[in-house]
Amino acid sequence: METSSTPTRSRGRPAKMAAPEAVATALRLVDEEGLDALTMRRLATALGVQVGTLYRHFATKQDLLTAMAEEMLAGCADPPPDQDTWQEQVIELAGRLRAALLRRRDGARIYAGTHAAGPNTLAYAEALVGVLRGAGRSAESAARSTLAIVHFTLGHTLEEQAVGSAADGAAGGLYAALEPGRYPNLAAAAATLTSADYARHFAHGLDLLVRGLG
Amino acid sequence: METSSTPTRSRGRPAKMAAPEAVATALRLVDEEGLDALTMRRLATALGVQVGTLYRHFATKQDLLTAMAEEMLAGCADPPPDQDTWQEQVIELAGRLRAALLRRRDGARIYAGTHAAGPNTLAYAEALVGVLRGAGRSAESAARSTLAIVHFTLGHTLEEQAVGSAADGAAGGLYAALEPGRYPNLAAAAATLTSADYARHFAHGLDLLVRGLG
DNA sequence: ACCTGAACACCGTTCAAGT
DNA sequence: ACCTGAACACCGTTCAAGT
Repeated sequence: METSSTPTRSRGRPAKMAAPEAVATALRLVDEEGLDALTMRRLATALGVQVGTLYRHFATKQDLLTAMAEEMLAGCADPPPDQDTWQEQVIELAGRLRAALLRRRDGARIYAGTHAAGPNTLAYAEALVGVLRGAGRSAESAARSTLAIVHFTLGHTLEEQAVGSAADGAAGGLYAALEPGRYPNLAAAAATLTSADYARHFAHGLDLLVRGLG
Repeated sequence: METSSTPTRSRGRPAKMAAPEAVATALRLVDEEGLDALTMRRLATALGVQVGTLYRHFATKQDLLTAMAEEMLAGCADPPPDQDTWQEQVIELAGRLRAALLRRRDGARIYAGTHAAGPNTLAYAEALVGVLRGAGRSAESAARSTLAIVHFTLGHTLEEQAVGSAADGAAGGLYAALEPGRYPNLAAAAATLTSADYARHFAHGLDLLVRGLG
């Protein structure tokens, strides 16, 4: 996975294209047109290169997406959270992950569709496990809780970005189904369920997890 | 969205293809070959029909996927959970959602990529909100907690199915990064983080959420 | 060593024309 | 009313050949 071996001091033709530049350009294309519009051909055109050239740097499109996912987490782990309590530090780190995914269009979809295991991802997991172990939990408990926090954050952000971009009438579908007397609980909850106040939704879920840890 | 209007008592040619049958066949194809192998052309071939015919029943491939997502949740809401405590009922319902997504190959990816708002999805949300309201929570709190539970379940199951199918060396990547003295917390947590005991991971996250609600 | 050019085997979607 | 046949405008990936 990841990029191919770094070609330091090549003797032949000077490289026309560099992998980090390709990743940055790919992320820019996604920001502008969305993930579905990112194709190897369009990326090649944006880089002023032939399609086949991309395959010297990324064996597959999936590898390109993995490099993009890894890049999105740059700076997520440092500076280390310096809040007074471990609870606040967990909330800080989870918030950074959400922010990193939200920063780019379709960021959560990119991250969920890959298995980044580069230095940014590892440093982030290291920090989160570290905060929990520092709070006195066993390595096993810290590991499981890290997974729970990351999975909640990913699921939440996936939904947040999907609704934000598509506007495909999911809320409309909900309201449409509520005319009769069916779904009384959904009727009572509809205002909250369809509200766009994702920051509060996120804070609520995180609060549940952190209190559960308490 | 969803399927087109039901053609009851059509006067012209008898229909060669029915939407529910198409959804069932599409889910079977995904089970056999994976979501990436599901194309409109292959589905048409499996149904003994031309590609264009599919577009009388589903305006886009996305609509087909939405119908598949909705179908996957059939039976998820009933029978109503009958455990003694609301905590156990929440765990039961979350477990049913996970099981429904796991039942089909790439089920979580299908569900996460769509916005199903059909009767199965609505009945499931109705049940979960109902259990929380029955536990004495406000409609708003019940709504937010439902979102947290569903998003955690989706994020968890997405990861569970992705690792299960691809085996692309995410665990290998983790272990590979641990040789030096870097990532000491990951080194301590690695055995748990890379374990395939997803049922326990899921139970742990759910326990945090439920205790947070307590 | 690195890139070009061209091909292979596909896609989702549309639509005139048939029955 | 419903389906066929054929096309349009693309895809990801591979690989000989050029420089």
